[in-house]
Amino acid sequence: MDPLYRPQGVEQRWQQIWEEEGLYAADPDAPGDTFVVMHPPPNISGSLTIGHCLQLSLEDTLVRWHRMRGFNTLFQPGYDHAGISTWAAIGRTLAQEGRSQRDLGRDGFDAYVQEWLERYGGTIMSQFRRLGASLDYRRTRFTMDERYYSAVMRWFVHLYERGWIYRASRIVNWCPRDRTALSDLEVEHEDEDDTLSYVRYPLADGSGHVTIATVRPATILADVAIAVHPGDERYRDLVGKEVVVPFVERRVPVIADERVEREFGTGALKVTPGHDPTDFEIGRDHGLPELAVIGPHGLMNDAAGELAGLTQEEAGLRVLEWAAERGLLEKRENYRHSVGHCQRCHTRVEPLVMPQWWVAMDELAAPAIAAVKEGRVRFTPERFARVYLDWMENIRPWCISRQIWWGHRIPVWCCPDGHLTVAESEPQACAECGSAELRQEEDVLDTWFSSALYPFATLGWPEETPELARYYPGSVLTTARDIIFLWVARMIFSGLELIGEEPFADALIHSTLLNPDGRRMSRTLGTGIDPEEALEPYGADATRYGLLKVTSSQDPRFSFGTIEEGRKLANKLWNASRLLLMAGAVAPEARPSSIEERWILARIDATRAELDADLAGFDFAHGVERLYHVTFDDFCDWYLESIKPRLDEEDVRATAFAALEQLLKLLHPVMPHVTEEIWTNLPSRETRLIVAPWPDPQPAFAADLHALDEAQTAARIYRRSGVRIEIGGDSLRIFEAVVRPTGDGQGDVEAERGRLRKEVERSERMLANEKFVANAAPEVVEGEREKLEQYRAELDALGN
RNA sequence: GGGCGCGUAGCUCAGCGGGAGAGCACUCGCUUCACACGCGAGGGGUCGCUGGUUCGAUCCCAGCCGCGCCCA
Repeated sequence: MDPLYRPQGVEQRWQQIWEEEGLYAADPDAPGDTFVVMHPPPNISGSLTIGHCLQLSLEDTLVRWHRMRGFNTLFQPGYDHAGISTWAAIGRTLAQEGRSQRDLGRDGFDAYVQEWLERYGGTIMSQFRRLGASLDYRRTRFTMDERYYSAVMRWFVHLYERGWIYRASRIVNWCPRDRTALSDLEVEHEDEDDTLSYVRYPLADGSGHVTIATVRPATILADVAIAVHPGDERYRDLVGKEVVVPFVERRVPVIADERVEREFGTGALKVTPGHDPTDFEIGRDHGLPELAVIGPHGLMNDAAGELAGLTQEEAGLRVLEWAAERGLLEKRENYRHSVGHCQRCHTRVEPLVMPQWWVAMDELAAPAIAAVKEGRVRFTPERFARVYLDWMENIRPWCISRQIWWGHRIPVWCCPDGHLTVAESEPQACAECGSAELRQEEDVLDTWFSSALYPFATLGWPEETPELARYYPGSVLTTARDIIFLWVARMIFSGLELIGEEPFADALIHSTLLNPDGRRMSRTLGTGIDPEEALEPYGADATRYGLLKVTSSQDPRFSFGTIEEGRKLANKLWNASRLLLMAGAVAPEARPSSIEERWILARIDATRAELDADLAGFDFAHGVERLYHVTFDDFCDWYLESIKPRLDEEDVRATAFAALEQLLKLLHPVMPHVTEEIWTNLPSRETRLIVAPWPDPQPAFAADLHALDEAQTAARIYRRSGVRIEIGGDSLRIFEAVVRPTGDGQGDVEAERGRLRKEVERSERMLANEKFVANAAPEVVEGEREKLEQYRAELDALGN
């Protein structure tokens, strides 16, 4: 064995062996309680970031832990077709060749995307493997697979038949660059500097004017009313009158509506139902027309007359110019406000009225709300349950149609008479008039409409497969905060609606890794960290360790420091094993004959119990810290050092190997490769560590540990000051084995006495405080008394 | 506008009512026969600020000041 553990090569070898030997495979016919983790499918055209590795590390740790505990585990891999994201990425590639998706035609695009996926797909699964993630790769699913596709069709038809899917013309978030509608969740709001223009709208009767404030003067052309708050004294008399819209010189009414913010601008709102979501709602309620002066390209359309073809900015300036010439432009001021952008391409979102397909959410949301309120789905950390509930309780209709060619095409066919036929597969004739002349809806479905089915569509639903029977519902869904609505929520309501059970019991929301500068990691901004930067030099085990170490804090900055710590742990373990193997391999069997041997077995057993509790509570950071401590301090520094003089005894080595074996098991879920590599070097190993049974509780070894405490105290004092305190028996033996004292033991006795006297004084002062003794918890007071006794005893042992 | 989270050693982070902790970095000492990716010792902190509650506050409460995120 090399004195330096080198993960390179070792890790890839084990990844291959585990997979080839079928040890990652889930078998629905095998016994055991099930444990199921559906790894949320990453975008097929992307690659993993170090943040994904964090998620994968904690999932795999849970999976391996359960597998060793005898659970029938399924760790499900897959890809998401990621509609708009892939569409936009391909658009960027094509743009470099001076082409666009539309230039290819629908069939041409299909061919192109297949080729493109072959080129870029597949990197993710190799990254999964490289991290040692024990996914059942044979079961890899893709959201565009034939079976998955038909599940999506079934879901659509199901909702349509329920009356919850409908087509309607409403205001949508439109991305002028990708030329598609977006759902509310695909819009990112960002503050931007803008100009607020105050424009006067003359009253039609010539009795004055109303001033409004707008950041989008171009939309004045589509104004159909002025709205004021019904309780606003300033404008009470104007309600019911008419004003003349500047530039277009159209007469429109002044209406009253409670949605008007009195504090914004002048308190009078120009109402543009065609280009603003709030105005749209107001317009619908007041029966106002919905004029459109901006087209799908984001430019002024023909209805804008002489301004047609201009950008909104140009058109806005023209309108303001017109107003200024007539004394209708009151003022302009700087204004910072929040503006929606397309999540994928960052173009400013354009609110436009157009027909789209929608899902009514109320009835889907109700059981999904109950599931969380009644604790059938638990969030960790708990506070995210409230985030989920806030969103779910205020949910709005979901726009699911996308005007792109990559995704599940909406299963609706239209005949020349305009009848709609909705079916899971292409119908022969119109369901209403029998016409065979059918044309399928052009749009595809929102990506998240399909990935919501992931927890059961991957198992073969709607067919009643053994996998579905065995592995649904699943156990834990792990994801980042920003995916709570996109996935967690939608998986819950779709699972409840289609199967009647929640898709998982736990939603674990992990921290978001920041880059070392404290900024968000983003591939587009180039602030991300490539997992290779950690995996190549440090190895997968160290990377997993380092990532798990920072899982519990809010938004930790990524640091190679914690990964370095993992590498050291792997190396330490490696060398501890080397020591024992070089002393002579014997079959592991706990035959402790000394206090330090019973002590380490008890320590490892206690660590097992604590680690079990950590993992059950998803507290990976503390679990990992515990493993580091027990390995370095307990196992190596104290136990191995104290048995070194007796390593030639076979019983001592048998016990040591037994202890090491337990330790390897505890470490395996976090650091699978190095532990398996060591395990395979141990004598008489029949099974792989990955499927070795998790250690059972060992109450028999919970022995008297006093001698160890005493030896450690003596060591601390001796190492610090060269003073040997008086101890005897096992304490002395262990002390001498570990510390190997060389001095005369005289040292700086006075310094030690001073140190201890200060402790005694502090303790005495506390206990002399009557209020402390009277008010503090009895165990706290008792603990303080014990400490005082301990310090006094140590003072005595110094010969005083 | 509403909500959430975070400010603890130079760095990355634990701790969250009873003497301020870990790892890294730093200083000093060790070519000790598993490991220098090691061993041992040490220095370093008005625990963001100001009040309050308490016998006792890094921890609880209130208000500020910074940083970040989500929703509208």
